[in-house]
Amino acid sequence: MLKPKPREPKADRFVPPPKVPPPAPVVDVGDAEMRLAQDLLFFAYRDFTTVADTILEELGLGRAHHRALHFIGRNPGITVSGLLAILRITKQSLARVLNALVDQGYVAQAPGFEDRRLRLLTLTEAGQALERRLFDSQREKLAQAYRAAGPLGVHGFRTLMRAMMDRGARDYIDGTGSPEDA
Amino acid sequence: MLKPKPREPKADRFVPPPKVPPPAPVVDVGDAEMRLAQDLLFFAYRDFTTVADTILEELGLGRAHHRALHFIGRNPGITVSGLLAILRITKQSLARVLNALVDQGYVAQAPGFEDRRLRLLTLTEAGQALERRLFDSQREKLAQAYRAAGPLGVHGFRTLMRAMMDRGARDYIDGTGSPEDA
DNA sequence: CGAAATAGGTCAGCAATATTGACTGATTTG
DNA sequence: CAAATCAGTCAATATTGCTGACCTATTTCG
Repeated sequence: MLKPKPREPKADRFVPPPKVPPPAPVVDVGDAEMRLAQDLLFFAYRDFTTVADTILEELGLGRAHHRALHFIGRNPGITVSGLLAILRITKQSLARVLNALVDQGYVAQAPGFEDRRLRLLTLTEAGQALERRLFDSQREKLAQAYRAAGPLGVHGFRTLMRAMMDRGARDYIDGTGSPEDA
Repeated sequence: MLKPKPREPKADRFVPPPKVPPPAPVVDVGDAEMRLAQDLLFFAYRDFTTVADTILEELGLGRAHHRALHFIGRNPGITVSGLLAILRITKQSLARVLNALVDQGYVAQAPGFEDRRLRLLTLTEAGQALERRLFDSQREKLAQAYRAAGPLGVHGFRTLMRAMMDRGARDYIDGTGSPEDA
């Protein structure tokens, strides 16, 4: 990143707005639609994730913890590498979150059966309860969105979202791939 | 947050997995479908946002800068408060990002016409070019997803996403509300 | 068997992005 | 003129991410 070199005095940083009006002249047909999709994705993600924040804050947890809980809940017995691949973060970032969840009794670890190097992660009953509570907070919003879209709409939603993901994640969603490749 | 009190030695933290099999016994019908939606949202957002990262890194910018560029580009003349309401971050967080963008010549500010307290934000030509470049990197992924879903699918996607957003954001999307209330 | 590869944990240090609270200045509004 | 509003800023802090290095336990392979 750039060093925080001291900026010039306020007045000097005032640049007049561009002469050309912002609506760009040469634009493809589908452009506006795609910009809209960006907006939709941003706002839906923003507002969907925020509803669980109250609960998380109560417990001194963050969204990173929620994500881990969610994916362990969805994949009982998932390995650390599997979780790393899904979350796309580093071992160290996950370690903090995972250690907190283990310490607080939400996540249990057990060595793998065949390969004893593996740590198979599962939710404890407390973990399941918490995940459930977090999910319930998002539930109504989701259910109502499903109703608004109808079965056909939901199908379209799924197709579009699937197509936006990387191949590995798509396979994971479909149940034909392992978390490690998501 | 909890203090990072030293954890017990490794062996003691190994808790046996819960007796009850993780697939919960009492679950509503639509539950699985809704869990899936969570996954879809996560992966689509993850993979859609990541494609622009290479360009951003080249320039020493982050995703926060991208978001600001996007929404200024979409709303030429937006005020600082408007941007704050959309991004749902604090003035200080935005200030860093915005100052960087102004310093580097991507964003221009001009005082409001009627109310001269306002700073109307627009993209400079360099800013428009950069935003365009970032958008283009996401374009193919998006176009292909639109094709995969078809017009009906896109419609369902939109309906569902809209329904997931807060009222203010929905109005903003529809063009019937101001950014300030998004 | 022994070497290499793999899964995982940990340490130290750092960077980006967010937070709160308090304060200032310019401008508009009542 | 006083109060409210929009914006900028400072100081301090938290969360979440990163890199690189190094360690242990275990499996795999020549």
